Amino acid sequence: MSWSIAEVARDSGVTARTLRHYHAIGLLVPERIAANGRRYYASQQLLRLQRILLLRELGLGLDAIADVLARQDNQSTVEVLERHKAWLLREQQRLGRLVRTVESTIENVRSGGEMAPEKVFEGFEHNPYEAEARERWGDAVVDAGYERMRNWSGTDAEKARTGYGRVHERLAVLKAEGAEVHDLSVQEMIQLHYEVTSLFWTPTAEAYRGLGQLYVDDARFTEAINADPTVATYLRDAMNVYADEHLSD
Amino acid sequence: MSWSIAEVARDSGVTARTLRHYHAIGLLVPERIAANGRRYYASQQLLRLQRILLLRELGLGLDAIADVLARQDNQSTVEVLERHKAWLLREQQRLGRLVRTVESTIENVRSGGEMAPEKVFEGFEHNPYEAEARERWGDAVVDAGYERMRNWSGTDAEKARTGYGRVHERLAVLKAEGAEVHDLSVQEMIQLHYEVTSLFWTPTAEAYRGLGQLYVDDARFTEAINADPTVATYLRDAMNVYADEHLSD
DNA sequence: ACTTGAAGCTGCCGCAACGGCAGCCTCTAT
DNA sequence: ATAGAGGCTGCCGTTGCGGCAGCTTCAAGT
Repeated sequence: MSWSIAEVARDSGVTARTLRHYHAIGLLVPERIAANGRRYYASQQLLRLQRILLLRELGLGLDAIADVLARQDNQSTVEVLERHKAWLLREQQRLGRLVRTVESTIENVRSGGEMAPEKVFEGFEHNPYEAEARERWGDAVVDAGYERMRNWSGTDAEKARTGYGRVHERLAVLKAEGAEVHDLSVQEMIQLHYEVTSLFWTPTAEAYRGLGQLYVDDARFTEAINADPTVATYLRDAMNVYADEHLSD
Repeated sequence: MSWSIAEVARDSGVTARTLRHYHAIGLLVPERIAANGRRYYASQQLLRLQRILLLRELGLGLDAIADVLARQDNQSTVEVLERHKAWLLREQQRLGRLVRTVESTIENVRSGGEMAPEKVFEGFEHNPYEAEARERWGDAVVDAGYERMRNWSGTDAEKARTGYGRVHERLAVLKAEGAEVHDLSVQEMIQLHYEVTSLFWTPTAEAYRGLGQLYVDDARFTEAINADPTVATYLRDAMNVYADEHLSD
């Protein structure tokens, strides 16, 4: 008893195209190929196809399926399935993280996507970066920052308004002049940057590095820094050096 | 101020190849292309690249990214992100289902992958299909089946041992003769099949259809039925007719 | 015997997002 | 003048087929 490709297709639910493909890659070779080139499948092939489709439903790739069907012992089949399961779990977790990131991005766009760049560094409260900050460093840090702002002196407020701007301008010049990120002149500006930041909150070494990366990652920060977006990378690298030298983990 | 492709690559962390690709598909066109064909990017492009990379990290496809960047309003950006989030959640759930299926398949292979085909229909207990059955119809049904087996009479046991075999043989003949699945002669055999099955448990219409599909899906069942695997499809179709006509949902 | 429709066949392109060549060109520095 | 670094344009490969085009073959009806 043997079946034509269309019969097998009807019976198994896959298309004839798929069967030809499986033949082409050697996954399911017909029992017999007639002189006119037509494929004929016997019951053996149908059973193999059934196993292929089972494994395919589990999400295995065709080469992994070929692997399982090649070695007949159950032990290695279980191993392949275990590996596959582990992969599925990792993927699932990754998607979960993506969902959370997308959610926080939606929040971000909703609340502050429209904000003008020049307003970026005007403080934390009702600021679109609040969500970002809470996401990155937790509620306690942000709330502590608010508390601190309430106790600012006049010079503190002045420093907060103009401090970052001065840092960015000087850094752009220093970078243009070819200064390395670990040069003293650069690190002095980072020192100022750190002091201004400390008006809001006291970053750990890790958080400070995270802030530097945020400048690079987030277009709104980068735009606010300067006409030259590569200054963000430069700033981040310099902040990393500063964290290495002055902050403890 | 403009940057060469290598500078942009270093600064952004993507490869030059990727930047050329983005140019090729029109996602990120350099500000200027020199007479010698070299690409030069300005700050505007760097900012756009940054947004591209943010969206890419969220798992969006490049065309979706282009879409978001094209329409500048926040409303439609949020819509795209919401759709993307919904997709991520669906994918995550799908992977979760796959994990469970793989787990039950592993169980199945571990416990019964070696079983000889002729032993397939010898009852449920310590049978590799037990896991399958519990997966499909729940513990209550399987446990009730065991209870029922304990009360079998001698003729019941005989019927259980030989009943399925007779059904399969007759069906193969009827199929070869060209009988339709709704023909009386076929449905009489399905009636017997249903009676034998009822020795173990009383399937609802849905469960009976599920059992039919299982014959088609699982190679071990198909092998056990007959040398001709298409009989499984035939049996399933006939069982569906029987369920339609005699069983209520 | 002839025609026609259904089914089969073999390529080849396309998808997503690039990686990795090959082969050639160009710039800068010594 | 030469060398090395960086740039360029194709083109193939990845995964699992779908969807053609263009040709052949088969079974059935007239």
